[in-house]
Amino acid sequence: MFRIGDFSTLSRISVKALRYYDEIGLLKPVRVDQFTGYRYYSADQLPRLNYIVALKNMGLSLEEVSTLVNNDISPSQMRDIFLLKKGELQQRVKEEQRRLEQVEKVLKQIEKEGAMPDYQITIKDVGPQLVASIRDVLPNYGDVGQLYGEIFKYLGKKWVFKPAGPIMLICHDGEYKESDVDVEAAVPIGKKISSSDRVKVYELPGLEQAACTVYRGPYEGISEAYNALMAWIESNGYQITGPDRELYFTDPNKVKDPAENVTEIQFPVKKA
Amino acid sequence: MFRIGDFSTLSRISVKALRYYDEIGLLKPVRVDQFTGYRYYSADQLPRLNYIVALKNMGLSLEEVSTLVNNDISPSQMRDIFLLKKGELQQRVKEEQRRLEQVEKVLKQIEKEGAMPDYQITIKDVGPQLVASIRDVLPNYGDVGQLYGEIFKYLGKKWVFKPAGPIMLICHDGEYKESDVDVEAAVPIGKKISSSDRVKVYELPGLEQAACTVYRGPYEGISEAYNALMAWIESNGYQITGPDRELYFTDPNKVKDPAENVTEIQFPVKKA
DNA sequence: ATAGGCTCTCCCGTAAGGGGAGAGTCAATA
DNA sequence: TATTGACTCTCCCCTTACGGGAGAGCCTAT
Repeated sequence: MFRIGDFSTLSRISVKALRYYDEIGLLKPVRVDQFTGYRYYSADQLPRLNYIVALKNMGLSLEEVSTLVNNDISPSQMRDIFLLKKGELQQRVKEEQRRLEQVEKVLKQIEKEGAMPDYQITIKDVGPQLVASIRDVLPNYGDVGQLYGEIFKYLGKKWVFKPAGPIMLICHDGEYKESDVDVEAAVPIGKKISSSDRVKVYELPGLEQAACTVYRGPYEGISEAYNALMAWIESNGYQITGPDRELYFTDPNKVKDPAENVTEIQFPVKKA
Repeated sequence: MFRIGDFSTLSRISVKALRYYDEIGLLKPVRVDQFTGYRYYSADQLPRLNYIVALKNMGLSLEEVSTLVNNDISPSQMRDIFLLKKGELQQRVKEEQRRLEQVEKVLKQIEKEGAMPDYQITIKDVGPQLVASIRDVLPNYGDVGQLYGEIFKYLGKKWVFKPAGPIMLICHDGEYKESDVDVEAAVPIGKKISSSDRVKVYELPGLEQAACTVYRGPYEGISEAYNALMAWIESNGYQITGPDRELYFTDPNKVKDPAENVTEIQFPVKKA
């Protein structure tokens, strides 16, 4: 029978940790004095503690360790837990490596240019989104407003009155065009409704990597943002992998000064 | 000027996070209504927020992000911060990979044997420790007690009365011997004192990887633990890289029942 | 008897917010 | 104009796995 301090030096686990393990029921002392509250441990408990520490060092949370240690658990359940953990760890390794790469890139940038890159342009992960959309070929960009009008009219008939996010425009033209543009107006919605001949309701797939920039100003000047974004994509070794999207954060009909308009451009990309 | 909710959808940062960034001074809204407390953000703040998010995604803490974003910082200071971060990240990647390996090993074990390995034996990292020691060749193991007597006598003369940890025995024989054993008795101490002819005071180096097991019982039966440990080391693909150590957690002179003795054996190892 | 070392419980703190309560605000509608 | 519904505010507690410290009690050796 050891007092907690001795058991601590013996196991190289801090007294605080031992008390905590007691508290959460992970390792109860073999005896607790009824009057003084002193914890007494036995050497028999060392293997269990070793087991606990080993599991912890594999990255399991104490809760997971508890289920493994406390409940009698079948080997197949064990396997499941460890398989899950394996997946998590692989994810984490990838994540950390990605971060490391980014940091290294920034370091190189600093060495070369003596400053940070500006973060007007970022790579984001855009989630999927349920939308109601109309795709059409229009004589010019000014006509897209009508498409939104049609969509909102349809949504109104379906008792949906507010979009679930900023309205989007998907530009299906591979190259820049001024006229006869193939565009898709899409309005995010919260719950599934039926499609019509004209309005399609579906889940717009997410973009794993999207090069994004936010443009503020009147719509006429947006090509400037496009140019900057395209240049960035090329010079950073990315490739465009699909149609780009514009997100309108401000409603052009409501904002007083067109210079206040806020638009985001997203290009799906991958590293070349 | 956007209210917090709009700015949140616009930046894809949660309202809670935005309020938190306000609280810690990372991103203050451009205006806070004096009467209602409503926060108002401007689109101008998006690049700054993007920058913040980008740094965060590289694994920097918000405190680090703050120093990078708030204070005007020189490129060389930046470089230092990122270099530090790079080191940390490399460390973390290694750490996670090690865990992943361990989990994979356990999984294999479960597939093959249908059960967990028992954790009587573990790999630990033992830190360095300042010790006072005597190394000598003794006719047999029973005589080591005298060495400790000598050490404690010397320590007493230097006004050191309590060891800073469990006393150790380092077995310098490469192989197992019963007689004429080359051993070193070592007593951990807390502060540096001078050596004598007989007693050497020095920092015993740590062991990066030590295969350890705890043996309970009378000293005569310890070879059983040795056998188990050696077998484990071999069958797990490790190699012994130096002299092993025994740590006596219980004082043989004080414990009533010799079956209560607790000894740990540590073998420095590396993966073959 | 006392001193010094252990141990106890309780409370606060960590990083980066998430969840929710209760109260106040804003904008559009009936 | 009144109301409704959506939005926002602050405040408080919760998360992990303990660490630090306060104040009080306990154990043992001199």
